[in-house]
Amino acid sequence: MAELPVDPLEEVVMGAAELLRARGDRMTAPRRAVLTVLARRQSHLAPEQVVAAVAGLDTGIHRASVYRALETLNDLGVVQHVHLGHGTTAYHLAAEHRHLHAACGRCGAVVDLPGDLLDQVAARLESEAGFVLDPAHVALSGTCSACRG
Amino acid sequence: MAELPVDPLEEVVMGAAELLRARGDRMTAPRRAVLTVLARRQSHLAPEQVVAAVAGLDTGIHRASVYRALETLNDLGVVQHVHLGHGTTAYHLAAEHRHLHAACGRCGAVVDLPGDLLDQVAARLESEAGFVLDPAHVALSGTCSACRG
DNA sequence: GTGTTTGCAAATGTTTTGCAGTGTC
DNA sequence: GACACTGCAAAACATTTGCAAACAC
Repeated sequence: MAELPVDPLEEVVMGAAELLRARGDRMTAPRRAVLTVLARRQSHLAPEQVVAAVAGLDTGIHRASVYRALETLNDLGVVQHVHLGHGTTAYHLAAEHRHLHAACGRCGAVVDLPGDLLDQVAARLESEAGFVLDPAHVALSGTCSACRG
Repeated sequence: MAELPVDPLEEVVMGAAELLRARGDRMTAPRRAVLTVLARRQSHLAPEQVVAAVAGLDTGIHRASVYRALETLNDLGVVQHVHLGHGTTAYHLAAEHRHLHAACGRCGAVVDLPGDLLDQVAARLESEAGFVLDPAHVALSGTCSACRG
């Protein structure tokens, strides 16, 4: 098939490169590899999972560089992280990020939820406590339908 | 003042002891110390904070025993833990636990919220996704009023 | 060429585990 | 007196850091 339309990964990488250069930073192999991994797997990945996937892509990239790349790309806004409870953190591309998350405490499954689920709660929190909610930054916790016997 | 009414800590310890014995387990010095610490400070404490507070109470109690006590008492239902995001977990007595939490990503402050804040969301989650929410198990994330310059 | 970023290795910090001795019931 | 639980020390684990070499711009 002829591929005139832009490769989505290519687009992400080029966008990130531009943002990086605008800050005087650079697009490098580790950063490209992290973006590649996150673009391929649509799901949320723990840092160690990213490390493993990157290793399968380019043996030369060090663990520490993956951590540093995740942090840089997160600061840049290209990547976002979610706290899943139980101490684990997961990363994904910010572009995919128009939904909220719930994590099952029993099986660990992550359920995607409509992005507006907490809108009313956020409004109430802001007016009553002056607290500005970032609803996508933590996953709600509970038990998924499959795990309720 | 004469203290005929029961000491609240005493009550917690005795209740826990009973639950422990009912399982064939025992009330021990580390477990009593952890309950004492959590009963005194009303707030949510990270494991290492509990370790530190316990050390100030009884030098002989080992770090590992505090971790084990927290887990046991959590299984028992006497103590509960909340995930505050950013990898940190906090413990408190289950009895104090009729409220939800929000953590400020900037300063780390934990704000207590009304216990019914997520009731509508929980209902919607259950009917639409079959997901049973445990609203107190994770803290909502955002920015507190003091940190919004 | 300049200055950021990397790979490495070691440090860090928290939590877990195996085991022999201790103490609760 | 049994057996759960402890203290200890070491292991496991994830993440961070200092530094000289490498490479993006």
